[in-house]
Amino acid sequence: MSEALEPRIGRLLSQSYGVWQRLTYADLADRGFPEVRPSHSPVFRHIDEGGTRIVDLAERAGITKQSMTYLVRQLEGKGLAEIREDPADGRARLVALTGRGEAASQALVESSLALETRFASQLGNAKLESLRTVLAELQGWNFGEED
Amino acid sequence: MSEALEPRIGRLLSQSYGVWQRLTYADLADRGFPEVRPSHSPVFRHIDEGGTRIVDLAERAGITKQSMTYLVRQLEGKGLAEIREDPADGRARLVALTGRGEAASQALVESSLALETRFASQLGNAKLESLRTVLAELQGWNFGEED
DNA sequence: GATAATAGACAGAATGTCTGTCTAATGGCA
DNA sequence: TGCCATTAGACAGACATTCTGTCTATTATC
Repeated sequence: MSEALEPRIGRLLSQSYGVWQRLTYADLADRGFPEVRPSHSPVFRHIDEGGTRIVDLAERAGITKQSMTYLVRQLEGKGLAEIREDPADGRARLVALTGRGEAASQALVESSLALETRFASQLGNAKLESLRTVLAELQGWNFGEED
Repeated sequence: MSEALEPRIGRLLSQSYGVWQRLTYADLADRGFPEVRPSHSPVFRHIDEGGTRIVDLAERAGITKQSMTYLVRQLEGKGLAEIREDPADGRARLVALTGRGEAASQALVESSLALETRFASQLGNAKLESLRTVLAELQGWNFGEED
């Protein structure tokens, strides 16, 4: 019979996610963006160069319009994003990153890559890539949710 | 130079964690415990047979006493835990699972194992174990936090 | 026995998510 | 071309899960 191995995958995922997130955002803070929170990451991830409507950001991130509005307004308040009228649709507004927002987005990518590099150098590239592969398969189990 | 591979580990961890948690607690609901929430899991994980003090549960889970009190009171309200006086310390109370609480704890383990089995049967035992191994190493990067 | 430490309660706040309802603007079509 | 369903977003409010700060009762130390 299959031996029940410890620890449980759920616990490992939860804790690893926590560790990774903490390290990532601590590094991002060190790079000069302490005001960026993990919850903002779907905005940075899904926003387009010329600006993106709230409803599109929300759909890409798999959250409600209201939740995305909340996040975008936070970024606006921190000077990382700005909201413009959409010339093509009077109902819509376009969310775009400011210069500092772009810098934060770039820094977030750098923090992520730095962490992956650190992981690879400590545990080996093979383990990093195997993690990426297996998690990507697991991600495919996601039914009906995005981001 | 190192190629920047997609997708980022952080994103994968976040989404995989979400998928795993959703599947786990959906299965637990199917087993008759829809009232158990992911946030309760540290309580089930750390509680002892004869009862455990809030402060100990909190420390093991790496959250504040107040947060643990909140979780324990929820479980109490759902009839899954009960709070007794600690005969050895007039300040303290002992949190213990009720019969139904024990059943929920057991069912949660079963849900977790069922999910791991499903993962293993679809992707292979080797991938499951490699995931466990790599995540366990990642978990070791956790400085100063428990659970 | 006085004093410091500990367990927990209570109050309040912050974050990030949700549902429900509303207005304004758009787009399709009769 | 004008009506109506759809869409984008705003506003209000709720909920879940964490936190900090303060307080009381009890225990432990000296």
